[in-house]
Amino acid sequence: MNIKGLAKKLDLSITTVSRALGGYSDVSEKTRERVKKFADKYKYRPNPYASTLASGNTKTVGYVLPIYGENTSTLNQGNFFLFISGMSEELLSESIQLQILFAKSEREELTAYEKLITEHKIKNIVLQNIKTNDKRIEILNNYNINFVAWGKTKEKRNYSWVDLDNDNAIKIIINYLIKKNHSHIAYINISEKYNFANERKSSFLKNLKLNNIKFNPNYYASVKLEEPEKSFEVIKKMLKKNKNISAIICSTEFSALSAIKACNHLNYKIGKDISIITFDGALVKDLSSPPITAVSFPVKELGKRAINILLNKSKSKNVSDNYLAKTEIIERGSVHIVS
Amino acid sequence: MNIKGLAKKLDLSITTVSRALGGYSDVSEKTRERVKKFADKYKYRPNPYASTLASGNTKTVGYVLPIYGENTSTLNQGNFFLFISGMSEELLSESIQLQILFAKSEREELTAYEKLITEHKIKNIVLQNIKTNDKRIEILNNYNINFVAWGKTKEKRNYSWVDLDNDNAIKIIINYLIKKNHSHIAYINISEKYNFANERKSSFLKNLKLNNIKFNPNYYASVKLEEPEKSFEVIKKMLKKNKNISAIICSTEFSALSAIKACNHLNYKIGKDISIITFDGALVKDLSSPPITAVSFPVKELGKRAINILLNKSKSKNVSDNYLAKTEIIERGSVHIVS
DNA sequence: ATAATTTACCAAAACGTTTTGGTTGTCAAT
DNA sequence: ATTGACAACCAAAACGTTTTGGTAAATTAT
Repeated sequence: MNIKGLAKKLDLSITTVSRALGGYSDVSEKTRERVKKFADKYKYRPNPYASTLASGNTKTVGYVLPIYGENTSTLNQGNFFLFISGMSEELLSESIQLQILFAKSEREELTAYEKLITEHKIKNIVLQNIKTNDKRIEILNNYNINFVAWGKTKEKRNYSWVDLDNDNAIKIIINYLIKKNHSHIAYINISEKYNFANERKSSFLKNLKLNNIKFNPNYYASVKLEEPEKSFEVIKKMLKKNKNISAIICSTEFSALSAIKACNHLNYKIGKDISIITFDGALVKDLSSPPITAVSFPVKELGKRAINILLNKSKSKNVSDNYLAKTEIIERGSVHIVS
Repeated sequence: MNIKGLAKKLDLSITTVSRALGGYSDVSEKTRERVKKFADKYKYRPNPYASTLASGNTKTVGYVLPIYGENTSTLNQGNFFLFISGMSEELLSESIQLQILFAKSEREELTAYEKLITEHKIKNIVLQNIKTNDKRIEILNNYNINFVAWGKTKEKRNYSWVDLDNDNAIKIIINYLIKKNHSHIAYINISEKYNFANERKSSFLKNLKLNNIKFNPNYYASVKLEEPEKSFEVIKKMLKKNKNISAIICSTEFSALSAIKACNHLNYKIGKDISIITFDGALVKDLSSPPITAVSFPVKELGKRAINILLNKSKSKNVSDNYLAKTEIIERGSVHIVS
């Protein structure tokens, strides 16, 4: 059933049917109701290809998924999945499609965006893994594309984003540890080219200072997002060399699990001899033993808000909205009190 | 740049340009080359909406992602991610899009497929999580949709699929365990409504018999795919009640990790007092401690092959192709020899 | 030399919408 | 009575392709 057939059934013009369903005011409420009824009855679904061709508006949100090497999958899959499922909740209700592109390298990622835009006429994009100085933001702004990013750049630029309040998260963690008398606190981060990692490092340094703890560079390490399997060795080495470390903060679940493994190897009892605290996720929540105390990380909500903001923006322009997610400690017993 | 502009530049008709790029034989090789050159020069990209509208062929593969509850994410995300990245490799080279739909329940999943088909005119679909008697296969066959499934139904039907050789995998595992003198072998499966779980159970029973081991129902449990967090309690209870169990086979990484946790709780040393063996994945490979011996599970390759078969089918119909992935043991030390 | 076939091209129709630029009829204001 | 505004509709153009059904020129067969 197409619009022509529907118009014939209704004894109306194609125009009127289209405008009735489009919600235009030059159709009487009476006929609008009648049209809707018939559309429902005959299961009329506008052909999206015809409609985008005619109007120029895609009902599609583009999402580029970085698949760098074999191992990124391990690292990002949990967050990715939650984020995407958060997005889906909002998209479902508006019956908008999610178009996924893949990128195997950073360079490919940039061309993927250009492809999305030029080739496929997509006008709504969700960005992920924002770098401290992310080129994509300029590109998308130049193309005049409607987008929202999960993550902020270092310099504040004028665009929409959703993000965890990383600064506050670190503050909460450090205050929590200090309350339990920790002062030799290690941090296992991701490479700082990703701005969330950069933010966390800054906040780590800042909050140590605020508590009059001198930063020890040996207590800090960053692992490449692309080589997560290295974190185990890094942590083990760090713990061996620095016997004073009483707590390890981890930026990712992966490093938290690596930290568990390292502690097991060195025969440190987690929650007794040493503490581990991390950003939350399914793995440390359900699977790790012992379960790891974490700050909450509402990834799904971030995905939801991202789409929310994106769609609002595409309706009424000029709104550059943000969402900064709050966080809190979820105690699971992996942090001990230093005596 | 659109086809009209390109045709003008070339001083050719729109038709000829279209047919030149479409590879039709009623265009001389000379002009075809010239057209291609110009298309490249002016970065002409056919508008996909116009082209599908005119031809009726979507350059899009549909994929429905089941997001049942909060926890499925944990369970399936690894395989999902690898599968999707395998698909992407093939799709990238053909510059075909992947359209993802979400389903929050089984019922929604069915309507999602109908949506994909009726609303969006998608003619290529990849199916996942095949049930023993999967309704979707009939539906898609009725709609005359080109599809390929990851997994087989119980009754052999005429459709394309890719799958792991589950029967052989279980055979390999059991023979491997028996060679190490295990005879009290437990199996933690997924609910048998998924046919891969069903196949594995059958094969488990069959191979016990072949080795003259009597099946003990207390040694077998199946956990709902939707409630993976229950596996820990199930395994712990089973081990407590059945002190003779010397080896646990797990159908999923999640249950393998739960088994580790259960063994830790009961103070069984894995690889010494008790053995765990599972189907491989990133978690048990890189993150579990100890790492778990597994049968290989080439999920990425399955994704690749799925798209391969799908696209071949859409070109030259009638080919109902399959791919059955071989597997082998990857020793990591979690299986001990019973003395 | 003529007819038949093949080669290489093209104009116009079609795909199913949205949007533009109307028209007609009704009602209120002058 | 005439004008203006408004409400409710519609025909036709447009979106950018592909496909259909040609034609003219070149080649081959008779």
